[in-house]
Amino acid sequence: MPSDGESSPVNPLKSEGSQSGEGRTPRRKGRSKRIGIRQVAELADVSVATVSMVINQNPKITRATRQRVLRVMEDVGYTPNRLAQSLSGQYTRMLAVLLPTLRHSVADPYFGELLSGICDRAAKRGHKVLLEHAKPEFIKQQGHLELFDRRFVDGVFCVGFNERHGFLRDIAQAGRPILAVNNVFPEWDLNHVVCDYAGGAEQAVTYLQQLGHRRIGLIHGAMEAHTARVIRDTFCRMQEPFLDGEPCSSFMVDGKFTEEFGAQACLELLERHPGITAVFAGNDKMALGAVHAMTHKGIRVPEDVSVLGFDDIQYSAYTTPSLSTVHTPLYDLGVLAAERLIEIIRGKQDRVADVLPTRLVLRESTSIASDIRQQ
Amino acid sequence: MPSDGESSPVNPLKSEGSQSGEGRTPRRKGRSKRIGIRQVAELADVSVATVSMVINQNPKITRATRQRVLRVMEDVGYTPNRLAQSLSGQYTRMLAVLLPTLRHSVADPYFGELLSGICDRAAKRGHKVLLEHAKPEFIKQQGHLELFDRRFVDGVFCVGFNERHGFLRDIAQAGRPILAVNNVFPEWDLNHVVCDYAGGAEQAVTYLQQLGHRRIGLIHGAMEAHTARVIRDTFCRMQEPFLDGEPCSSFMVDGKFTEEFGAQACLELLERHPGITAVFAGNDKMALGAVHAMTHKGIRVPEDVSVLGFDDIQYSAYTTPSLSTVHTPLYDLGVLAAERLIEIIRGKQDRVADVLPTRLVLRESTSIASDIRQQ
DNA sequence: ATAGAATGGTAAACTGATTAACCAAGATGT
DNA sequence: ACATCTTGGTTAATCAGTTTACCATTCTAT
Repeated sequence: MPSDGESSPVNPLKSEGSQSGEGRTPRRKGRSKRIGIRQVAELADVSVATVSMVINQNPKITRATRQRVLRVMEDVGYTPNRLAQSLSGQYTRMLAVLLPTLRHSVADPYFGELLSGICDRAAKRGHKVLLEHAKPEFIKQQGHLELFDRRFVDGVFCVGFNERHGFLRDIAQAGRPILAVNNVFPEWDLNHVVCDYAGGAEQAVTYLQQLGHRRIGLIHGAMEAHTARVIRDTFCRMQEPFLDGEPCSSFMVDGKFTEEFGAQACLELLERHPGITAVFAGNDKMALGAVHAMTHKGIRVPEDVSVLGFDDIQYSAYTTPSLSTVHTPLYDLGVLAAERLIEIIRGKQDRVADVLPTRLVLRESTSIASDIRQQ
Repeated sequence: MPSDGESSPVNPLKSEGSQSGEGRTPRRKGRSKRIGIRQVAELADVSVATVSMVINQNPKITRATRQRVLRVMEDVGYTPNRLAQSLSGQYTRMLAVLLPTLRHSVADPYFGELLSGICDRAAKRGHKVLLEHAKPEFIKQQGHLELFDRRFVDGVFCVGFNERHGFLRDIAQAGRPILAVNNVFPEWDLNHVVCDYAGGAEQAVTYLQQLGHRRIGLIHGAMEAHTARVIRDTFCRMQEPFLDGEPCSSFMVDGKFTEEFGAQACLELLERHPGITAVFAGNDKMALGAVHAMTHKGIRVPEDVSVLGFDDIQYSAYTTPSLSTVHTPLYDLGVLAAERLIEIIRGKQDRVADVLPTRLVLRESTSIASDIRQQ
């Protein structure tokens, strides 16, 4: 941004113009100024350094002195100002969760579970969690680096991004603590924690094959996502033996992770291969879209076509039919992510790459292959 | 908490014990210390006060000087440290969203939509958003007040609470900016923004009545929630004329806002009143639970019984059958909430009580009453 | 008995901004 | 021509903590 410098509202709150008269006296309700560390020091008859050391549990201070100071702190209801603490200290004890710009990303139960886990554990470790949407403007204004430069946070989680989001590399290259959650970036080797998508996909396809399904369609998520690629590769590897040389790719359609495109993808698959007896989807939303589409076409699930999802979001148990799916322990993944990011920040880890196991959850949307069922 | 003072880890990060030797030299990667306002001042040949005034767009500074300072700031890539800004300034420009302790509250699409709206608008106004779960320990340790006392935030949104959560009053009584979102607290008159539940319920019941339904069941949410009470009251008022003196209450069952209890409640209703031709639920999750339960019992929706939900969560369009429901503009409500809370903080508002209109969304789960249909 | 090391604490220099009080120089009023 | 405003900026105090030297004691060890 060369040009004139007339813009650049670094501190937008102040751009309010003059406030119209009306004798503003923003004094606190307590008569004297807020109670600070110096007041405590004075009351306890020690120096502020001592109080500070008590706050930080520095072993240098005697039990007796510590008690006396704690007593005063409790009496006057003192609580250290975290802005001052962070300003001089090394850490802010804040973490940010970076989410992609999808209009309603937070509304997605997928993110929700993750977020719950992250928040709970972060709180337990004394950290606060900031939510940030990585909109284009945000990135353009270097918002992601500002998060660190202006000392908002000590580290960030990134959830739901892919290799096209180059700005993540900026953070890593700046040497800032960053942890990808449920995403892998082989090219930049970012720290990450993920669910075992390969294992889940393997279990899923094995299960369908055991039910007698041979012609299985895959509705995969957007190919930019590493997890989507893993599911696709696993699917292909396992189905190849059953396809008599037909290209595996013709059994796969992109569902872009949404109900809507999942529905479309499903219809596309059925048109290409009317003999398909099972559909495996890369997430539950696409699976539900597929069920919806087929039901509307008069195709019964699972009697005519079985459907198997991935993720096990909350709703999957309450749809009609309820959805068989691969459970990804997203809450636990969030917990683990928080734990690991904090370790990275404290310098106790420098390469994180953990994998959490997934498991099959069988419900009503899958059954024995329709073409081999004796009726 | 009288007792001994041996606990009280006010700053848990430090409780790490000594760090094992290994010459720690935590200098930044740039050779000199991080660039601050003084460096900028020196380079621009002005005082720090001037730089500060440029940052804050104080009109006192000449265009020429401003430009010169901005130039330097850009050249050296200066960005003000927000901890220092907040420490001396009056605001932190942070807001917290307080959520109830429900294990997966964030995972609920209801909260998700709201959160999206809040975050987007807050970011646009230069505020960051903190997420906080109001667990029992959190409250017990006065975490909600600490949020202000330790200067974490300027104000809080509270989402999904009810009058049993007395701690909300603490915040209000401490004179701290607080805004209830989609909840009303008549007794404590907290600031709030809500969707028009009464209006929505009225439209819903009117619609069902117009379809010929007379015996309608209500699955309402937990009675602690004001919105649930509003729906119930509206429902009763409108149904009374059609009940021939039967008590309205026998047509209502608590579904506790979840799929599971919604399903149970629905079965309970059908048992009490086999003649019911429509079920109205206080939220979509309960409605979906009801659909699920009935489908399992072989009761067709909407051919035998119509189902109408409330909220219009994303999934409702993709269930089988898709759900007719009352749309609550949760995203917009979030946006409005952010706008209002910031106004409260700046002192431009002191009583907020806004209502956003709701509207009926007709899909597949409702049809003309089965007992009057000519077939 | 006494040098040397622990022990327990303090004073003062940071952290990086905001802001109230003040001041010099040029514009204005009489 | 002289006192009085404005303008545009500066100086220094302040926000509320942390941390590094440094200083008295008291405790060991010789």
